[in-house]
Amino acid sequence: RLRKWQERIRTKDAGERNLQFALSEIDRMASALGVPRSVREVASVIYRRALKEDLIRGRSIEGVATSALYAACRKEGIPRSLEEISEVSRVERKEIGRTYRYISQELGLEMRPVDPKKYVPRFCSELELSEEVQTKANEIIEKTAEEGLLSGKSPTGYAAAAIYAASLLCNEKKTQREVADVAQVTEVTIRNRYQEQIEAMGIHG
Amino acid sequence: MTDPKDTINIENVVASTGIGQELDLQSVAMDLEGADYDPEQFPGLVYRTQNPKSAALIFRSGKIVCTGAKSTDDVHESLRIVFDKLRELQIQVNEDPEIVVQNIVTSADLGRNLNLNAIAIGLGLENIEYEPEQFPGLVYRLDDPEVVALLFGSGKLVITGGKKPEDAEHAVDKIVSRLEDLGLLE
DNA sequence: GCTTTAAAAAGTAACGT
DNA sequence: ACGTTACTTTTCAAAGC
Repeated sequence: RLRKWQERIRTKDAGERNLQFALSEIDRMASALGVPRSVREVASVIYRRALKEDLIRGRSIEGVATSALYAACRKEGIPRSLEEISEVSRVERKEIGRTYRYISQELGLEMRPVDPKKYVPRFCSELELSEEVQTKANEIIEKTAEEGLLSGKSPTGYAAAAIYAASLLCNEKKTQREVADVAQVTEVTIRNRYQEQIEAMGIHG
Repeated sequence: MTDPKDTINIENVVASTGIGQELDLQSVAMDLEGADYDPEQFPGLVYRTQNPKSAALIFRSGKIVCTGAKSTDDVHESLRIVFDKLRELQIQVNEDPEIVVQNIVTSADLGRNLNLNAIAIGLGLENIEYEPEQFPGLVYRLDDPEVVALLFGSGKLVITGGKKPEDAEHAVDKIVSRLEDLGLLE
């Protein structure tokens, strides 16, 4: 009987240590990404829900913690791409993506697809582009997405192309390489999205 | 006004069967030309047929999986070839082993572009998976028929998980009427 | 859960030229 | 800036780790 007691305490301690580890990891990654405290709190809530629903079985604590943070960033409207998230996590991108899809489905998070416009302020600020460029980029995204051009395309590549196009239109040109680097997409992707967007906008570039 | 059903094309059929006899895969690998067998990597022996094109996974238990065929007739033809090859190696193979189709992969075309964002909301976020950062297709699981559909911005789609060709037809019908009801087609 | 096999869809990426 | 190859998703069986 005493052994059972000790086992329970041991299990409880282990569980609390795991939770503490997960929360400290979320904190560490959130700091590295520079996201506000509110996002860490949302991530913590998602992680605790996943724990309560026993979704961590067969998965790593780090994977679920990272996915919770990825989901929290999106829910709070300041998304980080899987590429960016994986840079501060020791879990690889593919695993973060599949774990995110799993907890999102199981917890019924009902996540909406990421709006490319959500990336515009951060990417533009990293590129030191003006408010005018941001407004233009948002306009391009808004109009072309309405025409169905966004379907199936990655939000970061879409935003990157619109920012590149806007920088040209506002005479604040950034090269495809510069924009590609901050958005972490290839120049090929920017080129392809850019061509479609300016055509849909009826611009001559 | 092409009926999307008329654009359905079977791309792959997966089936399982068995010869009713245990096999020594090591010796089959030696005698069967073109056989790939690496038990450290995978317990099955891989044998590819050219006409029709398919790949057969042959196991120690005598069970066989055939995949890559473009129709159920091709599956039967491919497996007939595999059975005959084994008989040439003096291996006893049942008369007409039962062949069970396990999965049919189909492609189709709705004929117009799709706004996947609107469809995701329309079908209900809880009923779909759409993560364009990870994959360009929207994943839609149907209950009846029990299949999974991948919808793309081009209007093309993939239906998989069905066991009979009609499953894909029913699935396309349901998807079309669902999208029409939502006003998301055209 | 993983390993292998096949196939389509469309997007993205990483090679080489 | 091309072209090619290859990876992402879904489905399914098999036997073994």
